Amino acid sequence: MTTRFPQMRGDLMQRGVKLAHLRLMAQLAETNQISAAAAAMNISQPAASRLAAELEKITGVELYVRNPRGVELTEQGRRLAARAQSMVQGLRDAGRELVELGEGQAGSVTIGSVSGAAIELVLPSIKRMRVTNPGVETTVNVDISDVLAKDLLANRLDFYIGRVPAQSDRRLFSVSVIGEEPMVLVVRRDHPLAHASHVTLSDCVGYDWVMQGQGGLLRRTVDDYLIAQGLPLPQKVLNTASVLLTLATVMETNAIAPMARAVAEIFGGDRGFDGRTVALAVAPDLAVSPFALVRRAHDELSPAARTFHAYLADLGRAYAARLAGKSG
DNA sequence: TATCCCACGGATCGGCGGTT
DNA sequence: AACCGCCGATCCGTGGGATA
Repeated sequence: MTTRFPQMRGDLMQRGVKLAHLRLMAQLAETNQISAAAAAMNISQPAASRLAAELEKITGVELYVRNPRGVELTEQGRRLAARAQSMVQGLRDAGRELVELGEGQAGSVTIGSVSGAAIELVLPSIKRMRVTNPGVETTVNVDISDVLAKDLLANRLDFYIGRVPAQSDRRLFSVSVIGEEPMVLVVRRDHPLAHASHVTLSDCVGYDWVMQGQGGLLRRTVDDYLIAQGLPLPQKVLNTASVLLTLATVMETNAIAPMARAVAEIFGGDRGFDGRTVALAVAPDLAVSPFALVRRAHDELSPAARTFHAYLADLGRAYAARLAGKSG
């Protein structure tokens, strides 16, 4: 094989290679015929012939040899054609991806959630998304509402389930209220109060507590509840926002932790965990103020995020109805 | 508005293989 | 050997878009 163009050139884009050149190479690899490649590309045979000649001039490489019955790609031609086929396929894939993105079948959704709602609502919604939108990558950040609100306004979240912090400008948020988040007081399975015949809230106050620090919504709710019951506030409190540390402390010590009922049920064995903690039958009406689906007021959700949001709204309505049934 | 560039199609030519 | 058909290459004219 002889090389008509002795010098190899590097950056083909800079040398002026166009999509049409690559399409032609991809077709030539299939047909080994310029006229057939041209027909497949919906251009005339002379145009295709010119493209082929241009590409050889640009690359400085012999890409094909002429036969009486068509053309045969050289080793370099086959190599370039393989790349071209991959690029053409990539463009086809990109087109399909754009359609899927438009229909919410691809892309990613990042949402925030407070821990209770994450288990009650987000988990079932993720299961549903996996069935209806398997191409969508879902990320869930579990945190307290103050952090979630900041992340939402910084565009790090599509939306979140939680509350709008008191100090925030509410006009920045669009809020769909779901319902209250019932709370329970949790202790380890072998805690002295776990097996006592009659436990009251005042029995709990003397123990260590583990819960959110001062200023957190859950902490304020618990403090207000105890004050309303005419009880003193716990003297020894471990402050943490970590559910994991809270549970570890509860399981290893006699500490008492207020936590979302949904979280407590998981570790209490209601859903097949191992029942290493139990909820005390005190403070049955302890609940944090209603949580909601919160999004930026003036932004459109992406199609995938819209689907996820709709699923959560559905489950939120069912959740609110269940709560109303239990209290009524 | 004039000019340039680009893509395209039609016409034509030359090379080659198959058929008669 | 002559003819025919297929194929790629080239020339030329045309039309559309961008730009000065």
